[in-house]
Amino acid sequence: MRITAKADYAVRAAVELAAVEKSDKPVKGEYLARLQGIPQNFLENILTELRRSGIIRTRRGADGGYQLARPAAEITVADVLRAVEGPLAAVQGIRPDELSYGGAAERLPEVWVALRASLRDVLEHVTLADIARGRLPAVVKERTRPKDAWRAH
Amino acid sequence: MRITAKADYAVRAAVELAAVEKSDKPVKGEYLARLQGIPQNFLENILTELRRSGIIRTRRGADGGYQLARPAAEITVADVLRAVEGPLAAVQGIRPDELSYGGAAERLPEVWVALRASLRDVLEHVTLADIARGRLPAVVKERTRPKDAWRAH
DNA sequence: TTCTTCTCAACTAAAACAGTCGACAAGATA
DNA sequence: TATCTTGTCGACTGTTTTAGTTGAGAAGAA
Repeated sequence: MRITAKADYAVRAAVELAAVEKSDKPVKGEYLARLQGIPQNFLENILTELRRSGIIRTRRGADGGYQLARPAAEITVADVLRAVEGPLAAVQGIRPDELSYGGAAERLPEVWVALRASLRDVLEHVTLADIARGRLPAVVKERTRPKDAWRAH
Repeated sequence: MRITAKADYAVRAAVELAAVEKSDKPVKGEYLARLQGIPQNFLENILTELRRSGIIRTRRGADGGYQLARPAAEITVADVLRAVEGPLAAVQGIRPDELSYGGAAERLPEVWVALRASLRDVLEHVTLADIARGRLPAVVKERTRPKDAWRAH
């Protein structure tokens, strides 16, 4: 259940792009990397994957750089994560909807499917614009309200 | 966002133990491994970790084997996962409550905390007894009801 | 043409994953 | 006590994933 450096970097870079959405000028890789403290080469690899998934647009040459391909309010965190990591949840690399167990564990896949649904509940409802603007949706507020949510687990 | 073979095996074995809870006779590693189709040596390593975490009890010698240390209805899937994998959610190995970002991503940690809370919502409410008996709690039913929950993502 | 910036494939070191193996410890039984 | 059974523990191994780096090249702008 870990979020990799790559996934984390992808979201952070995308959020920075969301923050300058209106400016319409592409942002350079070097600047993005510096803003979030991410190794530049690694970040550019990641950004290329985001482009291939249609999340960002790029331009080369002087005045080149990266920008979002769609409005930041229409790109969710789930979109970004899927672009760089594939399916949100998998058991040994298999999607939870296509596995089956015998014996007493027969109903276990339902638990994994519920788990994935829980992830989607959050990740598909938070947009890049939400994070950049600092206005997080209700689904996040509700879940972070219990002070317990902030204690170690 | 993947569930490893180890985590999956741990839960499946624990559920099998829950299924024979009343019999009070320890179950042999070899039998457990055969029931769920898990490599025996690997499984016994995992079961030893579960014992060290106080989730199961073991006995050696003829008539030895494994059994739950507490009632199955009091052991959640989260307990088992934490025993073999550590914290439920982490970003680059760091717990979401103790990370901080600069720039536009400043509010991102809240999203990760909400994500973890979502996982806990499911995993801390499903017990081994629930799965073994085939009576899953409301939190699972609600989330698996939308037919959409079962489609690939 | 030259300067800038993204692109792409290849490469690498280290860690995590998914096991296997063998010697040993501890109970049960004869 | 000897022996059989079964769990315990540490070390070992092969593969995949993670987290990058590097370098040659393509595409624009000036």
